[in-house]
Amino acid sequence: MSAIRLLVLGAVRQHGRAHGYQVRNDLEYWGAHEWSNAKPGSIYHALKQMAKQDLLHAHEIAPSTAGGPPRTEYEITDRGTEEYFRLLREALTSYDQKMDMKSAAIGFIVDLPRAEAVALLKERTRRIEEWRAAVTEHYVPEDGPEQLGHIGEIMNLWIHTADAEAEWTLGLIGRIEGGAYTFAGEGDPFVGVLAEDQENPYATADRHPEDDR
Amino acid sequence: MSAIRLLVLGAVRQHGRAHGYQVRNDLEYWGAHEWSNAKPGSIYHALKQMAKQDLLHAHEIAPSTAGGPPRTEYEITDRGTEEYFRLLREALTSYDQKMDMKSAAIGFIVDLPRAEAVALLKERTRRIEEWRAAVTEHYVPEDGPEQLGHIGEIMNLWIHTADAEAEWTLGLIGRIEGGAYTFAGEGDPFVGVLAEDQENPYATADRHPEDDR
DNA sequence: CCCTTGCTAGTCAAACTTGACTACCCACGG
DNA sequence: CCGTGGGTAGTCAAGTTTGACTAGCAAGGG
Repeated sequence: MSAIRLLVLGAVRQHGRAHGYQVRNDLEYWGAHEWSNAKPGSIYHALKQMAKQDLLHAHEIAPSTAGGPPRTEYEITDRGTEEYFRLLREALTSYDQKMDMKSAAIGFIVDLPRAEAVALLKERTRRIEEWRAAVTEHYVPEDGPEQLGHIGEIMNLWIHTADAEAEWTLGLIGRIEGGAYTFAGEGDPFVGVLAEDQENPYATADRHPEDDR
Repeated sequence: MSAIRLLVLGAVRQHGRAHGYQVRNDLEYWGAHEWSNAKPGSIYHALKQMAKQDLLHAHEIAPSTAGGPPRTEYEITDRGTEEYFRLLREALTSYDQKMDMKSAAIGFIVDLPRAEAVALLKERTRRIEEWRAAVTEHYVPEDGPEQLGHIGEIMNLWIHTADAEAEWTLGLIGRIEGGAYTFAGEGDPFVGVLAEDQENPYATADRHPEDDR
């Protein structure tokens, strides 16, 4: 699965109540259109789908400024909140190598209590180690790794990537245990969405780092 | 885009002529169902789509053993070969952080001449550096990185990942320049597909490393 | 001889993603 | 006062992905 549901649930949740364009705007503010599949179509689709699944509640809004397309405001339900935390915990613990999930998970990590965040990240390192062991054990033929030829470079890449990520995760655990950032229940949360009247500094940036992907 | 087209084109190309099930079997042999979206539906869809786009040529085969579903054999066209190398070169040079593309690209890298492979990988490191510079420059607010709060950890992850990959790429360049592996035009190519009568050692493996993704 | 199991080969509906497009409104220059 | 550029809010068709399902045949056990 992609990160779109997590991102949309997280955005709606932070607003309390939001219509599609607001969510879309938040995700753009977060730069999510650069590192995830957060395009208009996907966002509106996810909203409708999750409303159908009772994760969001849709309020039909009569267009106050007569005319314009029919707007719908969404509110997260209890089941939606449950699903949100389920997705967030899964994204934090599972080693799936997808940047969009990782980035979204870190963005929302402060919605969890500090102790749980640390525990989940430790579980993550455990899974990375497990995966690493499985690769080395499972994909090396009996006659030694030379038999793989250049295919061995793929495992090499996987191991290298896994090690780099384990290292980064340990660093993050250290910083969180050292008291960095503000987690759930620790006072004023980090402001992650745009206020009504606030302009989006990233909305029309002429150059973004991932343009050459 | 996903790696499915590259994988399917590469598989058909190595066979000369293949029907869907053969391609599917190769990809399973390569473990591609583990690290990419190489599921039956995707494979057959890609074959049909690329046949429609004249990248593959479809031969309708009258079912020799009367009955059974209608089989179609595919052969790569000139345009398909062009597209194959275009996709391969792009996968090797562009920094897009997707494991499936990277793994597929390395699997097929020996289809290129050695010198070109090295050149493409060097271009890749250049792009990684460029991306790294763009991230550090673009996403750090004027008041210093502390303003980002935990969001700064996302950039931290990106930078860490980019550095790890640059390092791995440099290592690979070194090994290739040092004479490792057998590239296009250097004699017997590495055998990457299953022969007709060969059994697939990975087909029914009871445990695979990515099962807990 | 029949029946289950497994392999070969592939289809299908439902969900998701993409990129382009629509429609309305407002501000502002000429 | 007119049109045009930009912001707001969202739709749509086409393409892609997923996971479950179908259907024929062969081997082998009871």
